Amino acid sequence: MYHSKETVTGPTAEICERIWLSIAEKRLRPGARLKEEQLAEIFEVSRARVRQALSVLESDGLVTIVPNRGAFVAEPGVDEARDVFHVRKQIEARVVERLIDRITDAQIPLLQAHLLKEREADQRGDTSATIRLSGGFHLLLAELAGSDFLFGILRDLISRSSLITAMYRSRHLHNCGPDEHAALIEHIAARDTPGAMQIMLNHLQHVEDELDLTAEAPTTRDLRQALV
Amino acid sequence: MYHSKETVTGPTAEICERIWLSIAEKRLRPGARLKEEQLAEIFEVSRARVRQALSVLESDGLVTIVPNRGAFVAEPGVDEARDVFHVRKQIEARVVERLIDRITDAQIPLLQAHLLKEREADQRGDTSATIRLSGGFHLLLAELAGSDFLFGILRDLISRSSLITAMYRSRHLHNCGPDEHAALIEHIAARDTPGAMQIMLNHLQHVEDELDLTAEAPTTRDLRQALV
DNA sequence: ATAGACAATATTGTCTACATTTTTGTAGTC
DNA sequence: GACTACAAAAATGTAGACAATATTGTCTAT
Repeated sequence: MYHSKETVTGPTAEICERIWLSIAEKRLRPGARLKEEQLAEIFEVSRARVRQALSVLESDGLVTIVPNRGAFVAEPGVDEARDVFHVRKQIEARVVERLIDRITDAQIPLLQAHLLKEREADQRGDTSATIRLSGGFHLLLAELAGSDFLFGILRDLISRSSLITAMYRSRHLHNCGPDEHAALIEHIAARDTPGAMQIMLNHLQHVEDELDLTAEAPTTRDLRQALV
Repeated sequence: MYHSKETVTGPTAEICERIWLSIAEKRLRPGARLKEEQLAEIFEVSRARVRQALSVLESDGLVTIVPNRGAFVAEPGVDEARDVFHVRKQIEARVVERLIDRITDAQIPLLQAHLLKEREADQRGDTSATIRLSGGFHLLLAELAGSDFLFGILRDLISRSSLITAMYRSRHLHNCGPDEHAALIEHIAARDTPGAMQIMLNHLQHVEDELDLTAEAPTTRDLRQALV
């Protein structure tokens, strides 16, 4: 469910995409070192392009860059995870609020069409597409809410949520079930703002509850902090 | 009032700073072209570094980069300006709410100390410092609210607000008067959440009201849109 | 005289080679 | 035997050169 800025385009976006996929599929573990030359060889591109991609991924919170040390897969701690979900609830509540103020009846089918895609991907067992489309639903809400800024914030939040989900999910990824999305659409169509907001908050809480945030922080890079 | 990410450091940050100052002081008008080689010569750095800086400024919404065309000082339209202030009200309301939940009595003096700096800069007529410190006050609130993510959002919002203020302010920049900050601190210290939130909303509304957002959109770069 | 094609110029995009910094390995000395 | 200092290796940071692209100017044919 990686959604890069539309301004990021071409080969750079593809590299971001592939690194993100590796993270989402847990082939790259949090804290893993990302050597530039190694990546350049793997993707058969120049090191300069790898640096660009890493810079983009850093601004999305997916990798951490330490000057003169290199890039690492980000390791969002439990605190950061809770922070992201806390802010997400606040932001998405505002999105729903604003969306219901602005959405026209003619736009409702857009939501239903997206939901259909989610269901199809879910039924044919395409996990990757399911994850992507689940995030896309939330982004579609933000887009229809008509605030470019809220949209940008949510894009960032969803990127980070995805990494957090990949890191902390306890077992089966029942994440972002389409059923809750369907209920949300109904309340939006009925212009039921309090109801829709409550469903959204419950929905996000469910996603958060499926995470194992009681686990100790992942192995940190800072040995000093880890060993003292 | 430019506040770059702490991850942006060294010479790159300095270039961002200088470009931002030129924009804030209206030496660079919205839509102005920023040629890379020209900037490299002016700042006596390599073009690669200029590109880095422009990339950072783009992510802060201060410049627009068009592929194969170059970089331009951003031209936030009236709609975007209203969007930024709308979201800012939402975000800063949440910041105040959360801040009062978390702030300790020992931290109140931090706010007062910052306010003192604002007053000093204001009294000695240091406009540049006044603008910077006004934004810094809002960022300090976000920092003490204890959410890194909210802090990052607000940093971005304030950057854009600054450009918008520079573009649309009607006459005298009575922007972000320290008096309203002082009243806010009092209500925070008294743990008066509704009162503090109301002051914050009024405060932001005052800033917005001083802008001339009735003016037609600034001269656009897109001639087709401008001349048809 | 004007429209279209072509050439020249200017600017951005990309890559490769070099410099700097960090890390790792080794030898020397107390 | 262990600690320090130094040196070699590896990775990142930087800059300059080259290629691709867009724009502007000019010439020719109708």
